[in-house]
Amino acid sequence: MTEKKYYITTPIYYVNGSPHIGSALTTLCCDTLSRYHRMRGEKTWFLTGTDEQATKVYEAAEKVGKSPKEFVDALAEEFKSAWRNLHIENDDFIRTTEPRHVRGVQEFFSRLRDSGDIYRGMYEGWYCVSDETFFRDTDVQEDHLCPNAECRKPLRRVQEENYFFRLSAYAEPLLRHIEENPDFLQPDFRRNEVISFIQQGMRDMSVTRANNGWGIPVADEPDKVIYVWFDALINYVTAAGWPDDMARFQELWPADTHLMAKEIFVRFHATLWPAMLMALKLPLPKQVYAHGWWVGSSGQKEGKRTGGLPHPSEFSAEIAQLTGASKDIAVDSLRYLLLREMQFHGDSEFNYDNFLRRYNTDLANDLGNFCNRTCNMVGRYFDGTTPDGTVDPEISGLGAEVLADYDNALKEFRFNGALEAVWRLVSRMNRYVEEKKPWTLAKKGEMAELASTLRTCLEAIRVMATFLHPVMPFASRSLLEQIGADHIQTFEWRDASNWNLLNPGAKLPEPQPVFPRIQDTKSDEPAKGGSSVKQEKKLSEEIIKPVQKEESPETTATAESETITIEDFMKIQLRIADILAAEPIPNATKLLKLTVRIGEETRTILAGIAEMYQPDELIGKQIAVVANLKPRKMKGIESQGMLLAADVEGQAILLHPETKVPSGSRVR
RNA sequence: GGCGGAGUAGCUCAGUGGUUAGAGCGAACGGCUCAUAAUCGUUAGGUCGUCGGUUCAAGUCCGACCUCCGCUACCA
Repeated sequence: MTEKKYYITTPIYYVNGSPHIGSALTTLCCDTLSRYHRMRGEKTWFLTGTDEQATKVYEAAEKVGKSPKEFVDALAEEFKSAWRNLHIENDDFIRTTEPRHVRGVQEFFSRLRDSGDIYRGMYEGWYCVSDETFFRDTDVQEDHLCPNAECRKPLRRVQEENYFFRLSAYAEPLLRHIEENPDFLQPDFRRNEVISFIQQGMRDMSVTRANNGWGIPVADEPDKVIYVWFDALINYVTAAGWPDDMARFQELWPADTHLMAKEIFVRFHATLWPAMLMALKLPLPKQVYAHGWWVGSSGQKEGKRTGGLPHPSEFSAEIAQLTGASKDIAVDSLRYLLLREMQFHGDSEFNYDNFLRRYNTDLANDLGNFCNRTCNMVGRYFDGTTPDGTVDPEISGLGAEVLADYDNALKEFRFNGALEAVWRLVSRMNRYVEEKKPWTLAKKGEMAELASTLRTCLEAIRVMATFLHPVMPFASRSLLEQIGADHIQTFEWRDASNWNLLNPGAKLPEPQPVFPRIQDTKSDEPAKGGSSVKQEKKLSEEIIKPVQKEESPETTATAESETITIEDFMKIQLRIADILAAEPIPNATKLLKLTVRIGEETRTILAGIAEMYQPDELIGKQIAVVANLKPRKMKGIESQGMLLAADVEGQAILLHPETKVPSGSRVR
């Protein structure tokens, strides 16, 4: 029992299609950490799974004409195979439809109901089916659409008796725990967000819903199902054996790391979940860690979070195609690129070209080519057998520094920092070869020096492979094969500080590039070798769809060179209007509500100019408006026209007549 | 509205109050030949968001402002 164990989890993923790059990132980070800890001799347990009890599942299954069970079975399989394809090696995969979970959730619920932490109450208000969330009257506008900006679906008015979890009672204990355990919530700035969230007051939470045929029923009240988030979080303990296999549970719990993306940190993993555990008097997880998102290239601010990002399987397939590398090498390369390019704690911009460039520079040119040139020289000067000799102490010394930096970086989940450290060794080794000039040593017949030099290079490749194994489990094996180190069966962290592991005389295979280069795409030979060039261009445009170009005034003018007739233009009734009143619109940052007079007529016009103009300064001004535009409702108010303004980098500049003119004057 | 973060080279980012502000990539030039148009070297390129203050000394500390971002609220 004194054996150190490391229990790490991803969130369970909502089954709505194959995994996108975000869930792949979380899972990849966990996999890398899990492999790293295992290499260090710890007993690791890496859990992931699927969240299958949401009401939405029922509706989605209906839509495709499947039973919910068939539907989730298929999707769970899709997740499992996607993870296999990403070289993810999880120890357990929990589905919330499994008996071990369902039973555990019901037990969890019953115990809290017995203890009074879950109590009966009447709920009346608005409910969003899609988000499975209740909203207070004050949260809802008169349009009765979901306040969640990314949802905006119609709400249902519901009145039902529900159970509530006494979340409010745990605000103080939670704050105390957070304060006493600074490492509990990470990173720091997100912990602070949690603290202010709790301090603003946490309300008790409705944790049941009416049973509509899907979800985990309350044990003795089958007309109610348990709220999907309440159910989902419990997977971390049911997968560990709670409540039936307490021996196993004692061994695994508390989890060492819950890792997840930032959007489910504050409200769920950093508050609700610990409160639930406190209520049940179970130990809290040691660490809850949130990472940022991959976001599309700039210009894409709202809406689509993952819309423009490639699916991991597509991207690795493209790498394989561009390089000619095997699928396994391509997948490992993607793993490297994702972890190297990511700023773990914040958001990172996903830039396709940067990814490809880094593949070439880091993997093909620096690491791959170093391995290849070393093996070629061993082939040429030592007939392809591992030479004996003394490893240069300067190089092994650098290896020790890299090891320390790597360990420190991973402690803080800075994957990019760990990899950067490894590449210090990689570039040192390329320089080392240049300094030692093995080809000159060979000509001069200085074979002892030559042997030591190449042995140093070979050991360095082995150490690099060890460092890289958590990130590139397959490619690290390929590196070992290249240097004829097949006798090393398993990767162990202690081998990273041992610089004398290769067997002299061991035979190397014929050298093969481990990371084939992406052919130069910049050479402008459109006819020749065009396939890869075209291929890459196509990828940039198709995989990263939202290439939202900022349209400058000139490009707009020239791009829209299509002409219209005078009749077309005359269809638009442009008129001069007097602004009678202007006021801001609640809950809107850009919109102003203008009351204008066009001749004898008074109208309401909404305009997105609040960031540029104060209401006061507009009153009395004359503006040009489109008078015969179809009315449109925004924020529950009908806008009866559109004003004209110059668009300067997204900012509206109003047009005014040069001198005062009669209201309603035609503009042409 | 409140709290927090960020703004440094063409790009991505480092930078404990202390010489001429750094790295990688990209660019230009040169060397080498073991290697995957590879690699090694050199060079160019920055009024460190703006203004003011503290200090012998400010990218770094303080204040104000601008821009972007995150969390959160209020809002019939």
